[in-house]
Amino acid sequence: MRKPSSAVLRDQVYDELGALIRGGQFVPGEKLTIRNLAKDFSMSPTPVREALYRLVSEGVLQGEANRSAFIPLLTPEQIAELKDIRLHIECFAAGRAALRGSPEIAARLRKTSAKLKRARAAGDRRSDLALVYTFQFELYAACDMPNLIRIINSLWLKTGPYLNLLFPHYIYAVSTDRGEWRERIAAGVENKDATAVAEEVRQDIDQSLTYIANIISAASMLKKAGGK
Amino acid sequence: MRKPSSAVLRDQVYDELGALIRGGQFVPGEKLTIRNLAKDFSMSPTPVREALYRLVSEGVLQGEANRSAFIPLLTPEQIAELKDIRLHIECFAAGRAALRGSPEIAARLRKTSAKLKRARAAGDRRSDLALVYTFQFELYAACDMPNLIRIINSLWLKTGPYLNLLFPHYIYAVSTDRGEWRERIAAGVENKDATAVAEEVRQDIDQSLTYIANIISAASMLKKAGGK
DNA sequence: CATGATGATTTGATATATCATCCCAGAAAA
DNA sequence: TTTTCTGGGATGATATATCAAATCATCATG
Repeated sequence: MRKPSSAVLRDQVYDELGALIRGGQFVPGEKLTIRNLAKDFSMSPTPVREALYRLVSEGVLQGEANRSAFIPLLTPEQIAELKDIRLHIECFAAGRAALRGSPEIAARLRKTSAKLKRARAAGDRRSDLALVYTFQFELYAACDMPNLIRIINSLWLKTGPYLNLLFPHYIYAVSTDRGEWRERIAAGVENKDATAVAEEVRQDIDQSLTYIANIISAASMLKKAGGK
Repeated sequence: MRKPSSAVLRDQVYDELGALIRGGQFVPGEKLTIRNLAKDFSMSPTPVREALYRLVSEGVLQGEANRSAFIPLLTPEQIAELKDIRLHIECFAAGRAALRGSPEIAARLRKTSAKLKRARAAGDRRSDLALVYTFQFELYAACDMPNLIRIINSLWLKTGPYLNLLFPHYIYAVSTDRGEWRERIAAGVENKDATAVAEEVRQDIDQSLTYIANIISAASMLKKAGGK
């Protein structure tokens, strides 16, 4: 029961690559070549190249002229930039969403959150990340601001390849530190409590991306020390 | 003395179309066909289609499946959404830029502002709009946040086709209402006064897009009243 | 006069062809 | 052993070919 998402091949490729990227299925630095992907997707290179071009133009992938596109290797500073932007934009979106909240939306969020908990308990990392995405965008969708959603989507794609770094330690720590924070978001959506919802989102973005930036900089220090 | 911007044809097309759109050279509703543009740019349809796809994917152009892309006809509500987003993001960027300001950047802004005044006095609408863009992005560039710049760029493309509506009345009224507000921005960049700079940007976006939304809704009322 | 059918043309999407550049393995030279 | 050179394969960008869907003008029909 899969949605074709679009009859247009290039959009299918974009969507599928996007899901893979958000799900952390690509490792930073990994190269994506047109012909390989075309073979994987069983189509001609044309639609693939268009989808790749779109991702490069959004800054999700990196690609110099006449070279293959690849998942960017972000520095801690670049992660920090993305964190700042995401904090500013997503807290805004979260607040707006809360103001337009409803019991129906809260119910949907709770349902997704329950699914997420099951996937997490089962150790199903792929579903986990997919449901994290679903939850957050079900929230943001309440804003009814398509342009904003598009912007946030693109931002998530940029951090996607690094979300794997949150497993397993950070993911575990969050449940003790912030507990049932998604439930608090659902409650905030019910009560139209913009401040509370925005604050939960703020903490999530701030903590997770700070954690990722720390890991990256620790890794780069180790690499330097290790030499070769 | 023109910069080729990119050796890649699709990027050239994107940049040139972007400049035309930001300069209000297309009228809302106008259709852009691949083959026509390819002829205009003297190239094959391939790079043109890729540039158009990029613009459609950003939401700058509208395009249903298997139909030509066209400049969207925005409703007052959609303008209001763009206004909300631009207010939120660009005030953020303006504040950040001010904090990282310097006399050099202020000098550059003043230079651009002077050029803008000359173009405006001469009634050169195309240069006018181009310099409005230059000024604002010279400001935002001071943030040193490439991802943010990209987002703002895309937002400007979306409002670009409507900037013509600001001429001549609004443009004239601003100079009496807000006077030398670009000079105040330059001064704020010199003093690293984030609040002042953000406030000037806020007023500019708020007033201009409110004005545009009003014109659009007035026009649609007239159309309805006028009948067929 | 309004409406619906129809066929030619336009147009976008995809596949394929072509070309220049890049990349890399392996040979030749230091 | 290391470095430099070189040629073939890989790869991206663009042009072209092909096809299906959409558009439009025309004409027939009510």
